[in-house]
Amino acid sequence: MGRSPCCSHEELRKGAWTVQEDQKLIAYIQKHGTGSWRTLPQKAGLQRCGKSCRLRWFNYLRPDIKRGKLSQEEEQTIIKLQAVLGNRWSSIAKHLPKRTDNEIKNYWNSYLRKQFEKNAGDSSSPKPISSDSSPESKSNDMCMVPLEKTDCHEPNTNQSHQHKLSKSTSSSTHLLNKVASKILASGYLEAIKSCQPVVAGNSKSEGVVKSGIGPQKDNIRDPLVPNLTSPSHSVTSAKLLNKMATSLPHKVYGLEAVKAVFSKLMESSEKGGIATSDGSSFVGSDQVGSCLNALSPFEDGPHISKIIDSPSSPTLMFNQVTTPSCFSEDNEDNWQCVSSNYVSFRNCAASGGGGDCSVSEINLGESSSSTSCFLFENADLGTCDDEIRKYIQYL
DNA sequence: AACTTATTCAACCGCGGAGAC
DNA sequence: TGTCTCCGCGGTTGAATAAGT
Repeated sequence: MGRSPCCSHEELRKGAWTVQEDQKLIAYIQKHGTGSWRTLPQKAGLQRCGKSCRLRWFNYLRPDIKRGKLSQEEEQTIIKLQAVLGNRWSSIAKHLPKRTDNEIKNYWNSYLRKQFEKNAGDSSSPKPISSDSSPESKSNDMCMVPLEKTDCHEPNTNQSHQHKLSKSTSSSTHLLNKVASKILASGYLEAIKSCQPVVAGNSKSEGVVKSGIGPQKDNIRDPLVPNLTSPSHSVTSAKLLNKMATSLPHKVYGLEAVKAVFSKLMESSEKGGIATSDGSSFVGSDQVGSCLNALSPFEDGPHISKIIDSPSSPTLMFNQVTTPSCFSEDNEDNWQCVSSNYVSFRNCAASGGGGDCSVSEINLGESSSSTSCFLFENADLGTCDDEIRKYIQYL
């Protein structure tokens, strides 16, 4: 029944690692890669628990670890992300290339937290999220997207890459489906569908909620299901994905915020959007954009400026985008830099096996006041999760 | 120089989610 | 379906070092 025990607890060394132990571990991982931490110590000739080996490798021995004092930029990133994510050190670490969660955690506990305590009186400073889980933070977790490990944090071995891919595949698909099921269960799929007529600019949404939006509003009522009589209103999963992704970065505010966004989209659709030459339309960039920006947890982070709800390439437009580490040139597994500001997606369709999804391009903009453009085509929630994961992580 | 206190950071511990059986 | 293990995460500890007296 079940698996065999992780490691027998007899004769296992504890405490500080010796140089010899380090060398054994490095040599083994260089030859065989990471994975199967349970059996690794035995194979590597180490009298350590696999857990201890893993920790030693990820926090200390990996070749791609940056040591030394954190820069002011990194410090600001930590402060900002801690305010949004709380003590999710591994998630925060993913935004700081070559830094470990342990290092960030230590830095926070030994230095940054004290700074906060010192500046407690300064109301303009961001406030750290306490580690004790308030009911609010617990409920927010319901919609929290785990930011999984990126290539820039993993040793570059085929084995580990395959391992990671298979794991993240199931988890992100699971996650997205979970969110989708929540929306479905709440009847909000119909609300999403109601965005479809926006493209043609002929929607007639009925019973749209006109209430205020945003997390601070607790008077948001459920948007009523619009009158969808035509089967042509079928929503593509690409659209669904974009709608979900639009809401996910605002997950800290919970499902109510998602509902608010959708209801605002519906409200906007009533007004017809802004027609463009190719037959698509901006979905009320003013209303929706300001709505989404209001929900953004980032004071000066990416804000959504507009949505192009084109049938072939639904698009979210962002401004104030900073290029995240996972889009760096280091990650040539998935990204191909065409220029410093323009990135094309590569091998996207292949990753799903079915070739259903492709993110045709991502434009990271041209300047500091840049816009970023995501183009999803024929997305299938079940098959392109690695790309979705990156996309959501970026958000 | 000796002692005390503060700080840093590697490592341990326990928990929970996900998957294996 | 239930039990068990693996893995990853966040909280905490404690040894080593630095700074202060």
